[in-house]
Amino acid sequence: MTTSCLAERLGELIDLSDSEKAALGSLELRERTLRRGVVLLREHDKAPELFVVRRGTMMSYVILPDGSRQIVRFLFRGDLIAMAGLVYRTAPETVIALTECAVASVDRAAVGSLAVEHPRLAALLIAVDQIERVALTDRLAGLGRTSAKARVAALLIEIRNRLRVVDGTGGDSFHLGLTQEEIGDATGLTAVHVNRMLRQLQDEGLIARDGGRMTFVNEAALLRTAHHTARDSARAAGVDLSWLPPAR
Amino acid sequence: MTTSCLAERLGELIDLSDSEKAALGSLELRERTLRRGVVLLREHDKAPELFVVRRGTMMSYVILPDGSRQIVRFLFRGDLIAMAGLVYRTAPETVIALTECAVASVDRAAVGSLAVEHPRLAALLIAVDQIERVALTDRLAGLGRTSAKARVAALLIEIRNRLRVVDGTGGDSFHLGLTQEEIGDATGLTAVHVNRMLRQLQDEGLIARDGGRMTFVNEAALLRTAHHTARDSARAAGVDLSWLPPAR
DNA sequence: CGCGGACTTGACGTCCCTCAACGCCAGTGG
DNA sequence: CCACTGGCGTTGAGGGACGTCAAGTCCGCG
Repeated sequence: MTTSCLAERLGELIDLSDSEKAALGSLELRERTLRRGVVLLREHDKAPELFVVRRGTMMSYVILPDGSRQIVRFLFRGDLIAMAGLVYRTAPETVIALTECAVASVDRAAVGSLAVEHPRLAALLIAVDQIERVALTDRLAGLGRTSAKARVAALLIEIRNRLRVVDGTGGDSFHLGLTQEEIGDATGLTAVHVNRMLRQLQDEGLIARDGGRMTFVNEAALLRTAHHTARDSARAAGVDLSWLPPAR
Repeated sequence: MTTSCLAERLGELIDLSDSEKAALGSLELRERTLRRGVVLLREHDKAPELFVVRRGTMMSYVILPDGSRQIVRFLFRGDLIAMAGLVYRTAPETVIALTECAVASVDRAAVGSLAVEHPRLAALLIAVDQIERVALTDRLAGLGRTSAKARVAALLIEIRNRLRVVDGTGGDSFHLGLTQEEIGDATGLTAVHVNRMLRQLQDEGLIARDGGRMTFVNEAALLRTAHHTARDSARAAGVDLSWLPPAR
């Protein structure tokens, strides 16, 4: 691995200086590999550690008092895990591996020094937070105001788009590593209803399924039923980082 | 106003140095006052400005393709508005005044220089983002997995708690400056059903209503029906900011 | 006095949940 | 080799929570 995952992620937004790359690289400490299903961090754990995803996909969720689960976020290469651990003494979410994964731990104090040594990177972290906040906002609107079918379609699209960035696979076919129950817990539905919605999307010719494999047959229609709004990320024209201070 | 709103907000987390207070104060530029209902920023606006709320309460929302509205966030004194404007060239949300308000605009480039001059403040901004992310997460779980009654109760509690911090009023009675339609748009319900839930909470003796005035009659029961989980904020024991770099 | 906006309440419809049964498949142990 | 098990997916029937539609009240305001 020539550059660190964080450098790779932030490098999608701007060109990093060599010393910035080095600083990000030295943030990532001990690597740890996880098998599918392993819990990296449990809700209410004391003094949670921070991590970066190096390989594989993970998810985070909360459990409500009645035992139901809400999946909050899916995590891919370069994502920071448990940044809330910077602030709270106790983890707000459980984080678990969906596939074979590798994560690197990040030292809290190192984030502080990073802000001193590389102010531009601190500013970039703020920017990344904003991007994620907007994504959370979109999911909030989906849960509050869209139909079951739209939510399922939106989830499929989101996962596909993120996998595409990570894998670099351009195809419309991908391996959705989620059970229908997990899809339900992410979209606020029951597994049974998720099944019906998938079947409906399939019967309408928007998607095709084969085992764990998922194919977008009519992507335009799928985007429409998901009420998808493209938010150009990365180097796209929609992003403006001209306010960043100079690199160090 | 002796200190700036931002300094006040961040000062709830740690003691700021004089030069930090001064730096935050100089971030806040032209003040602007807004009457109830005035739109400060509209979704899809180009090159949105950044603001801080100085006085009053505001909200932000998005409109979905079918015309329905999802209220994303309520904003109070010291909250940063449209931080997403740091990244995106076009505003992701509409921001509107719920009461008479005053806001101060913030220069994008000044945020960049702040990171250079006062790394600890940049790190604090990251911390504040995390606190808000966790709050958004809680709302997400509420929308996905709780009943209408729980959602309405949770909203009442959230608003009361935030007003309490701002007003310093310790009472259990407060002015909820929202129509039932707005409550519905925040909780993913219709105005009609919000009305029924409020009536039910009232009939069960959890709340009392008088005009726009709202009183918590049985707060413990209200917290329970909202599935409320206290996340100690501010200087509470639940927060750990020992990793911050030294002040400047 | 008329008007519009917010609140209230009832009747009815629908979307999604609940419960239940069944099939498929991968283990796993005999 | 087969029986047994548990997890996941699939489908149907029925019910409940919430939405829709409609009517009426109250209140502030021109």
